[in-house]
Amino acid sequence: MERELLLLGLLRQMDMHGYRLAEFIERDLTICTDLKKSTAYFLLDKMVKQGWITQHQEQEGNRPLRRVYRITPEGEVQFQQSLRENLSRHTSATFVGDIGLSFVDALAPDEAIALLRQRRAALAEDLAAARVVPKHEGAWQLLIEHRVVHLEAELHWLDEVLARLAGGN
Amino acid sequence: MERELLLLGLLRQMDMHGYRLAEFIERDLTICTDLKKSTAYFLLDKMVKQGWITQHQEQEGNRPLRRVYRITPEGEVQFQQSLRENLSRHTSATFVGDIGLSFVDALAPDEAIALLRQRRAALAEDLAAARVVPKHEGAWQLLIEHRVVHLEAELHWLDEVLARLAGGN
DNA sequence: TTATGATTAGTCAATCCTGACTAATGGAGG
DNA sequence: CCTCCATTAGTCAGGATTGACTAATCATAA
Repeated sequence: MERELLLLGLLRQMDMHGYRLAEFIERDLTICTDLKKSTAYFLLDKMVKQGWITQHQEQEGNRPLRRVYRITPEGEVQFQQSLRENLSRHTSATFVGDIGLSFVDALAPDEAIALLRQRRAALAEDLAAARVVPKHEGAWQLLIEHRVVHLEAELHWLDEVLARLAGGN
Repeated sequence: MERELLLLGLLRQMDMHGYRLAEFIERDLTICTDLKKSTAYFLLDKMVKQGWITQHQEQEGNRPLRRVYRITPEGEVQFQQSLRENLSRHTSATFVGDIGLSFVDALAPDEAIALLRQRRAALAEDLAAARVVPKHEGAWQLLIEHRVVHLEAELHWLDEVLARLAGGN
């Protein structure tokens, strides 16, 4: 339900057409989801069928037709429910990078260290980028700080891993 | 490719039948993946078709037939490649819990705090469980420590969020 | 002996997700 | 004024994922 919660929450703030919605999610909401454009359209269609949102055509100048979505009262009920559910539960993140790490013994220590140093560089770059994001208003600021906190913890941990590999297991 | 890497890496350590593989992943590898049993079978079939693994029937006593999988030389090549790829790249985790948090303003502060305290309790419980896991040999120990480090960071951050909400934004 | 329930092993239809595509417009440069 | 290319908006076939199911065996306990 999380993806639907996200779409409902955004539509709750203002009516939006699919493309704008998807673009915003893909560009600015990578912290909490990896929803793609075509998935967004799929979910929006589904929510129309469920009566959580309505859809109407709109045209601006000669630009292509847009499908603009608006949340319904039933959608608002669903939003309230999903929001409470989401806030009260803890869902632990999964770390795909740990899959490789769990087989690190398959490689010579030197090569493993070299590869993990590349990972470290990429991580450090992400962290630098996250630190530079300008202050936002309200709850969005929390997400930005969350990202920084998380990336810092990752960096420290990865350094610890590297130190341990360098020191022979 | 990460799910395939995981399956190849496990089969590389020993031949295994689908059920055992899936059970192990679902019980012990929640840190790095959320692969389900039926998905495991799907991927194993696909890898058989690709020639990365072979499959043969086996029967123990009167127990139902098992499909036992074994990695091939081509599978080993694929494993080596995916492993290097995985170790060298950084893939940031996504936090579904942040979706709700981004709409926390939709609720009265008191209710938001109450809900997030439930989340905190669940998180603290997960952390306590992670701390209690006995020491493992080799790289698996790294994953356990990663989980603890991550959950600790989450707990601190959530306390900070709660403090800020309690103090009026 | 014979319910009862837990464990083992795998299947499948329904749903979800996405990469690659179409197709139109606006603007910059020649 | 014409070509080229980035941007906007959305579509779709095909692959990925899973919840709910079957069906056999084993344990155990009445």
